[in-house]
Amino acid sequence: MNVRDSRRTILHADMDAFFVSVELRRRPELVGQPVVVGGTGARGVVAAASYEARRYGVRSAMPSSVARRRCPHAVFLPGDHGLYAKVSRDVREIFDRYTPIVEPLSLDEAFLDVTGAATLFGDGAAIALAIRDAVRDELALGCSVGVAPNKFLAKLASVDAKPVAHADRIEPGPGVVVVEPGREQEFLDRLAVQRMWGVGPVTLDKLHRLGVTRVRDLRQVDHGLLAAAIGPSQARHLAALSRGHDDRAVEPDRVAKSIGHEETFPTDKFTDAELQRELVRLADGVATRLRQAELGARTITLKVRFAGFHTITRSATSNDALHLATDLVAVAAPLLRSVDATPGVRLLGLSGSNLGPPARQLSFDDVGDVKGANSPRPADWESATEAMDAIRDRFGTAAIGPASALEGGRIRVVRPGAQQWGPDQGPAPEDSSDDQP
DNA sequence: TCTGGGGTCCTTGTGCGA
DNA sequence: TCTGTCGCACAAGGACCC
Repeated sequence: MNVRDSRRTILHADMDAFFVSVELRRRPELVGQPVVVGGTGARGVVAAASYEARRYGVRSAMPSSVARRRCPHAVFLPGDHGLYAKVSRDVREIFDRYTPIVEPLSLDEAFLDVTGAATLFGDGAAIALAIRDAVRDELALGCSVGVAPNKFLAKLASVDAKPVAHADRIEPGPGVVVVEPGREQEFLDRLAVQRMWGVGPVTLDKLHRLGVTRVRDLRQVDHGLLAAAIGPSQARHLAALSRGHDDRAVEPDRVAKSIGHEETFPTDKFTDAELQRELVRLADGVATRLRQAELGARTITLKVRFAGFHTITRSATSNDALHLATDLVAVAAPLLRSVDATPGVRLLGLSGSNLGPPARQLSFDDVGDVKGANSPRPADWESATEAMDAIRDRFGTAAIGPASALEGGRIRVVRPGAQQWGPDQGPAPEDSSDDQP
């Protein structure tokens, strides 16, 4: 333990089966039943499962088709990202009562640094209990909290605080687990090494080859051997964590380093024309978000996943920070043309990184190979885009979009989270109807 | 069983200028 | 003039997280 760690009190608050619990608030008749939230199509995945569904081996990130086989009597719900985001803000409002130093990790979990809150609200355990009670009483949701001297240990503790689904019963969790300063090693040593943040299937396999199965083994393994197996950087990182050392601060104002969209198609696409049309849609969505964040992206990365799941990325860097869909397409279209789509493409993604203040639009010459001779000049695109943003502000995302995103008389636009857990079963009517006037 | 979407971070290889 | 090398930026891929 280092001195800095022992002086801090960090909470990791993690909502229990968050998406399912939010759904149960409006569908109370489903309480106590196996409920699964996630993608409903053939290529969907599970976003969250109730503890009753977990008894049958249903887990998040599992293909929905597998979940249906394991628990055919479960109620499958499509998921409502907008609602979860709203409830997440309500949860955040409760966190903010106890400390201004809150770092959200996702919609359903956050780190809180409550080191300076002790005189007002009591020690870490007292604040954890107060938060848990407030979330339950005010929002009718379950929340588990880990309390420790650093982020790594707090996160591990919150897992121990959660309920556990066994095949024959659901074991309630303690709700709050505290790792007292000075007892970090005792807490860590008993844990399986895959519980550590940063140890996934690949790293786990490498560690197993070294005979490392528990955190205690990791602490004792020869550092040279560890570095040879998993690389010097990761070896240093894991060795420090295995001793309970983690100096990372809770960062309330983390800024995004990239903004992107990707979409798995209900069926594979084989033609350049189809893919170019999808690219325009994605670029429209990414550019809209960049403008909302008042950012531009210098590096544009195209991601292509083929039918066999092999995935490639292709990127290009511009001198300017781009924020117009036409400019993103101008950079990405040549990248896409260099890809052979004949094996079939199941996913297309586009993201912008190297973010900074938005710069001028590309010059006419910059994008000359993409736009036709009769294309509008860049200044016209800028004003057309401003008009489009204004229309969307007033009438909704799907009120207007690129002409090439028209399909069957409806505009198909990209909306963050709208297809978070895989493509829908069939055509999605809400794409064009739910937020148009 | 057949694998989403949003990200971050790291490693490796390469090209280029000093 | 040629060659080696160092640092840097960039490109691509991989692993991981929720």
